[in-house]
Amino acid sequence: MATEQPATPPLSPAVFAILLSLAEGEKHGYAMMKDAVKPEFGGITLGPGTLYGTIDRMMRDQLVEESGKTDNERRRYYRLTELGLGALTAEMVRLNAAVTQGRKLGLIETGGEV
Amino acid sequence: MATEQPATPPLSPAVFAILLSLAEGEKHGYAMMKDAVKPEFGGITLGPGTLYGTIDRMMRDQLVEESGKTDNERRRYYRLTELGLGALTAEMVRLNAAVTQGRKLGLIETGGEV
DNA sequence: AAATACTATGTCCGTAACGGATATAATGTC
DNA sequence: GACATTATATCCGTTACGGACATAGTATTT
Repeated sequence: MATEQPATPPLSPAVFAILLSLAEGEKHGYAMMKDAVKPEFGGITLGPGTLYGTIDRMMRDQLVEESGKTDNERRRYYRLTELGLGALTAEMVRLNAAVTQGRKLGLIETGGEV
Repeated sequence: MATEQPATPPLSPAVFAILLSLAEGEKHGYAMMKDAVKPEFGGITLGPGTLYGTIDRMMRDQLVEESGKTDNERRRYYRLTELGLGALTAEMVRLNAAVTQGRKLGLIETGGEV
């Protein structure tokens, strides 16, 4: 038994990038947009349509929630929910298995990480 | 020239699973379907609609090609193209960066891979 | 102080992917 | 001979994606 399939379908790149960005702490949309292009967050371009549309869906799915922080009038801060953190963790485990397989097949360097 | 940035946007889970499955060698659709549910290939469910629709798109995009192997009348074998291998490798590098970040944030175990 | 760039969020909407349902047929099994 | 499995294929509704556009406040530049 153990490792039961978490019934969580794979996350889209946009959802994944946002979750990973928020794993560092609460952020506002624009900050996530800036994060997303960095390689460590997936290196993807998050246009406003994708960003805010995805945030709405993630709010609906309870992956993120507004933190209520009122740093700046124009910023809306978001944070991970427990569900969101769980989804991110599950996805990380999933991706790690695939990356390990990639390493095994010689697609990427062995032993340069950690 | 050599490894130019392939401007390849992130791959969908289905495309990724198929490429990774084919990285082991030529396979037919049904075999990929079986592979995909295994954790090392991403652990996703590939229904026939997704599978064959995705293969068509990948053929169109020159990520895979038919190998012509006539093992069994009913099977159609596919293999990676150079473009497909490149896309898979780029995606692996991309995902590895994200997984490394996940490790850094304590989302997954440190040092259990390789 | 006017102009410009950047920050920050938001909506619109066409294109494309996803994926379950269904169909077909051959082979293997009981 | 009936049923499950292998293997491929198409249909089609739902959803996500993502560029373009809109709005407005702030910061910078000249």
